[in-house]
Amino acid sequence: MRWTQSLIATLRDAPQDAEIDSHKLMIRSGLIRKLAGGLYTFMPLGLRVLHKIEAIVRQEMDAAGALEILMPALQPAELWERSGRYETMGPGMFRLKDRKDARMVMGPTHEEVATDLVTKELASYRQLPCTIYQIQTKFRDEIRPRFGLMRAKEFIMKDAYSFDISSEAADASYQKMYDAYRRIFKRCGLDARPVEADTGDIGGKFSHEFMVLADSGEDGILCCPACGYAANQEKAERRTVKLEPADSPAIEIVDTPNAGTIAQISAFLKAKPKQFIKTLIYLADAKPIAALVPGDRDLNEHKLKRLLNVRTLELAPDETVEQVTRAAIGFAGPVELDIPIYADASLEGAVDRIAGANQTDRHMLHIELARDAKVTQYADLVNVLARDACPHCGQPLEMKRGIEVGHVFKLGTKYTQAFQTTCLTETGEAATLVMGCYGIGITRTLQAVIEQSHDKDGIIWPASIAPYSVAILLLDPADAASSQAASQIENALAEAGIDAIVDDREERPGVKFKDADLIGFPIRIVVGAKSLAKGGAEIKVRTVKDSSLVPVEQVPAAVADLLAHV
RNA sequence: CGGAGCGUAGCGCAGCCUGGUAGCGCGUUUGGUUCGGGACCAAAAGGUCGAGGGUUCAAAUCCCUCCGCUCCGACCA
Repeated sequence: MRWTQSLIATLRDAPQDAEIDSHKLMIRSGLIRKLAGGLYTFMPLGLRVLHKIEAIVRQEMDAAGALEILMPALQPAELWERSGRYETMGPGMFRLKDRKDARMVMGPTHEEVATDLVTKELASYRQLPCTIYQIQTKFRDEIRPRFGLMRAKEFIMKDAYSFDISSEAADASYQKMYDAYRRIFKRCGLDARPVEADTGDIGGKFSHEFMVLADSGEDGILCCPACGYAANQEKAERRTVKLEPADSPAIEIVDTPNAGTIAQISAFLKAKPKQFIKTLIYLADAKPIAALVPGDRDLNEHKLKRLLNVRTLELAPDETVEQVTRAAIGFAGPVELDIPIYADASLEGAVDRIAGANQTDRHMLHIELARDAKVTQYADLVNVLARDACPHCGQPLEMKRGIEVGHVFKLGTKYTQAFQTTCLTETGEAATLVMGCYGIGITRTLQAVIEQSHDKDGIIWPASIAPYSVAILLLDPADAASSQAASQIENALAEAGIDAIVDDREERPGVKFKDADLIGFPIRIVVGAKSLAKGGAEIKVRTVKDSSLVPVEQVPAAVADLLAHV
């Protein structure tokens, strides 16, 4: 391929709306162009990378026994009503009507369509296990698209769905996908580690996310250096230590004018934040409940939502809080509160604590939770932080940031029950199928590779997914001998199955070097009058400083050798 | 939706406070000199100053409304 024929436009400056390195580099190197917020066009170079990632995914999926299909992106709303997600997905789903006024959705994911398909197609245990997958564009009306391809309104996902006759068989299917995912990310040159995760709206009992460690990642990950435990902060369990029994003096109510936040009150009362009981009022399926956490801790809404098993959970609006507590915002407390109260496990047996008095500008001292409040249930409700004890081995945890590139779920029968997906067993009984679902954000993976693999000069592509494995810089395009040598190398590489691009632009060498580094081709071959005079072409690996001079006819062999090692 | 900020040439920016001919760098086109790590000279093209309304003799600049984009939070591959 000739550079002058391939619509490559590199930029010296990044657009001001690009924030993180990978996003800037994708724009600068001309991989993608923005159409609107969260919507991007893949330019020829970017598309080549995308195709290479997809090829790896297909190989590994096929090797794991999954069958590729292609489902419609446009789907009838009725399917989503059957699973109950038409409601729970909320405004995150693009909804529209056709000309007959039938309600449709643009598929954000395909559990419903896949389950419907299998319900109709499979009848016997002999056809199981069955795992289907597709690579397709998904649509999500993200609240806030960001960081280029990281969170887009339209993105490409590989989604797979497994169906099994039993829970044990489903576990085996899950394990197969889990293993395939490890291989896929490894082949893409990514260091992606599996961590325990929250299942969220997809549902199910168990899941792992594949996380790429990066400071720009949107998720917090707790890792135990001692035993290897790793979990998303949404999911990470807290190990709580039982409190020693102690007596608490009688409750005392004190004036705390205008001190509605923990920071203000702790300064005012000269007490540590951990002595406070933070009382948060939530609407769980529109009904008010209270959640109690220590003053120095943040509530984890995912944990609360899982505990309550509700469809919606949101912080109550100010009016509701004032109505429930009969006081201004900031003075809520657990004593004489007439709504269900859920308290963090670390508060079980808490004595001599401080909380709002449910009276404006007043707090209560010496609260003994068991004595003074009606706690409905104690449970793990707070975010785990760095230096907390590992739930498995008790050693201090570390906190890292990660980009979620894949997610595997054990769904159980959530969807197959709703769709009455059954097969006949060996004994002739109808059994509800056990399901798993598995996603890889293809476009996000592409960007995650860049985020994890770049330097000050540009992208450093792993050879497996580079837009071209080799860039041949033709420094003297007007010189017949140079031009001929470049073509000779290009053709020989093509015969060896190695893709290369020839920079045949009438540009000064410096420009070509800069662009080659920016785009990040794994191997660079320089051909010019000067190199030919010295006896051949110069071969250089992107990450290595020095180059080596190789006679033109020996270049393909040398390149093949290098590619095997980068 | 809550909080913060930004919209001026393809990209990066100045001009706005204090109203008066729309500018700079990069990129693009043409000609020339250069030519191994983003060259130089000369000429040129390229603008509804996000949109609408208002104030004014006069608005990129002041006022109002709307739209778009980005960042922090809730959503997620």
